[in-house]
Amino acid sequence: MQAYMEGGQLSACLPGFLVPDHYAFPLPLPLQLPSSQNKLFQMPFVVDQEAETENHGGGGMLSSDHCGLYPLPALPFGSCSGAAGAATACGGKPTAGFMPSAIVAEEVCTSVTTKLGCNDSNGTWWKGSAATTIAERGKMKVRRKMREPRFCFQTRSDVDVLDDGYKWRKYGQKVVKNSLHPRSYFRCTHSNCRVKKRVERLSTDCRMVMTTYEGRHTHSPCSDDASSADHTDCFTSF
DNA sequence: CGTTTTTGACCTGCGC
DNA sequence: GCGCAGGTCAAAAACG
Repeated sequence: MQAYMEGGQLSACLPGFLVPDHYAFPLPLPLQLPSSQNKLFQMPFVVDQEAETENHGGGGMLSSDHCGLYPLPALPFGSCSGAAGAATACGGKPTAGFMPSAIVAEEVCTSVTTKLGCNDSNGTWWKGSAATTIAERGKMKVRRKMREPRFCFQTRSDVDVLDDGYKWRKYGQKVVKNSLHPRSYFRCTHSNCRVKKRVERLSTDCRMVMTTYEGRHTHSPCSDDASSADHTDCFTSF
């Protein structure tokens, strides 16, 4: 297992893998498993950027056979006293066949950057602007090096896009080198939420779906359950 | 008709 | 500087 500690921050954000029973945290919705499965995960693996790319590309270090279960790590999400509520908000409806089998915490402590025009009250920051100047793009170039907190995990699923309670809009698809399957790019449709996710199937095992989240949600999950609105303040992570 | 998906083009970072 | 690969944009198509 290879440690990924860009900036040497990882340990600070992942203090340990053992989680007390009373420990509550805003588990990413896809990871909120029903009942007894709720806190069982495959050993988290951490990779560096290149390794991650390799992994995505099918030369990965992960094996679907590596399915040992370990206590859930302290995930790098903001503390949330309403984690249980968040679990409720997701509707307790994990995608059929969904079983998280690996999890990656990656660059969890980088500062959140503000992309040009992304924070306006008009909403559609992701649409970009025809008025964006060359100079502005230059700034973006600089800022692009500052990445969002990222978090990825593998699941064995028949469907590519897992229902994690949030509403996503697909904005791109790309064939990745050394991968048999295209990578899809999604953005959270919430007006001021900048979270993105990438989804792709592993070429080594087409049943395995690698999902990478980037950024943190600034809102509660989209849910038919009206009560989810009550969690707006507490659910600030995936 | 509004929203979402598709998809080719374009931009950026990086290695050589 | 050049080429490659990943990521994003945006117009058109598809969908509900």
